[in-house]
Amino acid sequence: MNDSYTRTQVNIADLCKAIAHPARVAIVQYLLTQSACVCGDIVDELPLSQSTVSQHLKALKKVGLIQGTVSGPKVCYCINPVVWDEFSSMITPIFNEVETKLNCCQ
Amino acid sequence: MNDSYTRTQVNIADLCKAIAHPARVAIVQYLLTQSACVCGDIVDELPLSQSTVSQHLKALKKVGLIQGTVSGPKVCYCINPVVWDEFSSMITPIFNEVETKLNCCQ
DNA sequence: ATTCATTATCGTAAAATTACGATAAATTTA
DNA sequence: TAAATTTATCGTAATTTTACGATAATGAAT
Repeated sequence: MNDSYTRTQVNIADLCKAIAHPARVAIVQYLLTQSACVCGDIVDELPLSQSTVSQHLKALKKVGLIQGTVSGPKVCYCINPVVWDEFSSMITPIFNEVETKLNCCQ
Repeated sequence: MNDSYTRTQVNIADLCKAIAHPARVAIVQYLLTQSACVCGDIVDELPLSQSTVSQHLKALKKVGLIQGTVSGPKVCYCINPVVWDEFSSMITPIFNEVETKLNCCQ
């Protein structure tokens, strides 16, 4: 059907789009500071309403970068290392390739 | 002024947003295959109109990931390794941090 | 059984993104 | 000088994103 772009191109774009908002970067960074799976108080960390934070969490969850587990009335969000590793292995080759490039336009 | 997010959070978000479209990923990958600074024919590589490609190039140039140099009636676009390196040094610590994490929600 | 706390979803408005054709601007070529 | 080539910008429409308050849904505690 949609063979305009490669699967990798679409995957990279989707993952980058998921991180393409300061609030979602902040969420990821916050989750990385938590040794246990403390969640919910993400709302207190951000200058946004509860419903907006919920939307951002949904965007991160949609691509799998984070994971949500219901525990009672609360939901525990955490980083999903598997998808981050996939992301890393798609973007790192680009970083490496770029390093071999000279800045050809002076 | 805007102290809601750190400069790093905003920078990461802006850079990711610039890559958050399959066409722009394709442009970057195409530029990486060119040893010389061949440009312009990027339009032929993509299933998009000339004006749309120009818009995508503008988005990448805006954050500095690529660079455009006028040479006659043509414009030469190329990767800017400096900004890519900055991007790498902001996102790599996150990859590294993630690797130390277990998938706490089973 | 009610109330409280937590989170997702709905409805909605404003802003941004994406795409195109048409056109302008700049330079080369004839 | 005139015509052709290349690229950016303008105008515009459709879609998506972002944000909020209100509300629903779930489970805990009283």
